[in-house]
Amino acid sequence: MATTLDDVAKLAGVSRSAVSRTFTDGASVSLKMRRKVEKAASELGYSPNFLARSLTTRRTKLIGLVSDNFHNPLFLDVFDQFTRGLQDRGLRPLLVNLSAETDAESSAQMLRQYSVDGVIVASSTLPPAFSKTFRDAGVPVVNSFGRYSSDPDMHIVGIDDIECGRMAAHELLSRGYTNIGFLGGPEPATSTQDRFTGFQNELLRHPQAALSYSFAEAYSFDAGRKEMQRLLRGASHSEAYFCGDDVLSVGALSAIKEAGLNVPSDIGVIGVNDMQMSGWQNINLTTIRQPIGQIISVSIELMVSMLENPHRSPEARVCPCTVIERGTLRAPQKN
Amino acid sequence: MATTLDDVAKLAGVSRSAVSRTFTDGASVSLKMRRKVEKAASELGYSPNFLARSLTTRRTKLIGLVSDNFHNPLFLDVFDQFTRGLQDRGLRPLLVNLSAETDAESSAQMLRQYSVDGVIVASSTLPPAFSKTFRDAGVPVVNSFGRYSSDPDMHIVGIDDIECGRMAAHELLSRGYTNIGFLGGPEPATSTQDRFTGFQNELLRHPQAALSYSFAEAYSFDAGRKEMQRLLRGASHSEAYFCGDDVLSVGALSAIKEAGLNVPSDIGVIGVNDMQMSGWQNINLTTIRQPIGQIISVSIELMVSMLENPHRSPEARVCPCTVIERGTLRAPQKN
DNA sequence: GTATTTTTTGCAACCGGTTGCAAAATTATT
DNA sequence: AATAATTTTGCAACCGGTTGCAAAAAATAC
Repeated sequence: MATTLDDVAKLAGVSRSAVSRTFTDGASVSLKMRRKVEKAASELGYSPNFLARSLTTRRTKLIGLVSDNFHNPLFLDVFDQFTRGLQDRGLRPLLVNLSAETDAESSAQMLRQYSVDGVIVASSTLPPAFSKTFRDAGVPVVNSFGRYSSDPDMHIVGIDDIECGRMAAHELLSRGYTNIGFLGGPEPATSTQDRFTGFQNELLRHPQAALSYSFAEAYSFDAGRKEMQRLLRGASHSEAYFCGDDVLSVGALSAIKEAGLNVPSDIGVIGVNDMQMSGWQNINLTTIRQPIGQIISVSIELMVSMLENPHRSPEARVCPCTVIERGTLRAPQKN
Repeated sequence: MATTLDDVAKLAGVSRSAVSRTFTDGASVSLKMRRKVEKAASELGYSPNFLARSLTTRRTKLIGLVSDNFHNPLFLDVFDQFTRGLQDRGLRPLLVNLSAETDAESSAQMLRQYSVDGVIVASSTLPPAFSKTFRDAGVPVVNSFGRYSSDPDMHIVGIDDIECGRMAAHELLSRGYTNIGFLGGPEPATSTQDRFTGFQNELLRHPQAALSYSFAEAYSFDAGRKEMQRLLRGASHSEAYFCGDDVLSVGALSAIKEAGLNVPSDIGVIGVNDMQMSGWQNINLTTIRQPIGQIISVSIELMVSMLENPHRSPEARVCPCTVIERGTLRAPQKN
């Protein structure tokens, strides 16, 4: 059906190797030969079959892009930027949706069967074991949005969640809140744990501040809303909350408004992520921005460098978060 | 590096064909042989290389998933469902982000170079020419979210935008609005055109209703907000608006609230899509649901059937929209 | 113009599988 | 037990490319 190397060689009246060489850069071909081959090739509309090529070159330029997070709006941007970034470098994302039902082990095997050159795991919730499967099989892997470690056993790019928690606490304290709440994401998630640790540590340095905490069931609108409703029904609620992420925050905001309370005059809220929507004027959420653009470009950079040197030793790269001031916390207090 | 067919054959003391056959279903292998091979294979951790296999079988099980819509929140669900659906059938999505900068022609060529078994174009804005490239190259293609045609020249799955416009008009009329506005998406988009056509046609049947219309610059929050601000600054605005889509609607709602007006008592709004967020209680948008689950499963079904019979003649499948009643239109009027 | 060096080209083997065909082994028939 | 029918197996060619090597051609040196 499709035209092959042989067709072109025959038409141009040259050897197979000759046409192969005109299509592999760095190969030795005379100008005259190249012209001849290119003419025949364009006449037949030929372009080389990557898969056949990969058999000998051992490079597919396929990158497994694995995620289990297809519900957080933030991830639409993540996919957008990952796919663009990979494409720009001539790499092709093979998307794997590791939702609850799909078996991690078989997905890993499948990626190996497709001989992917590398794997990017974009998730803060997938267990490290999954990524390690590839590392152990000698496939370059980088874990984006993974948990920071000072002694990483594989490449990790992400934020420092402890620092992130600390920043949130600092921000709330600087605005004079003293009765402070932590409305975390799912309790078992390491991101939740780390953010809580940082948050708590910072508050402990300020004895005037009182901390209460609870956890939502998921990183979702409904969970945030439900948990905030529960808190508001209680005897007393905090003056301000650090919420697990932005979707959770929006859920919480919805509960607050519905209870007839005002933000930020009655209750303050600060989130994490800075998804698109958080900047919309009708939401206008003060939040801690996760620099996803940077995380992604660093991840890709790291991947590219591993493709050249697969035994590069594991690195953890931390990207800095920044507070984005909008309308859900009261103004900083002078003191 | 990786273990191959030969390794297994050698260890098991059988021919290469024997091991190949144990891994291709439908092949003739005795039980004894199969056991022997499987033992050797599992000992070496062997599994066949799909790419090498594809060379002879001419099936890669790779499906190009092409989109240019990485900003509409609706599409996160779309990707989620497409990837799951394809995975469930043993197919692998090769994601292509056809954003403004990337060249459609070269993306098409790349998909051919990877010998994808088929291409799903998930976009209502990509020109049909792109899809036709594949059809002409003999690659099965289905255009999801494409424009309905009664005489399609390729497979199309989507909604009937004209009917959608008609439904919106009907809905507004049934609630007694007479001064009605169309706040469309980008004017050149066929979806905008069709929805407007349907909307207008229905209104023409009700001479008591007055129609005014305008178009936003994009399907985005900002564009919706900006256009609604402009409308509200004008001498008089309509009683209710049919907005191009949900994000646009949310932008419009934001402008309305900011102007101190109330929804639905001062202005009504109805959108299209029913993205997740539209159901959030703090948005609570009345909208016309686009049945994306159905669109996707039909698309995949169609793709699978084309893989078996590539010359299946083109079909346009229309999935029905439904009105989702929430809080941005006033109650139906009895008459 | 010949000898030497460098570049270009083709041959043939290989990448990791599959598959048509004929021989070998098994099972069924008489 | 001998023969026929069926199933299983291995051989070898092929899928569409790449690449080491040696021969051929071109360029350079003398």
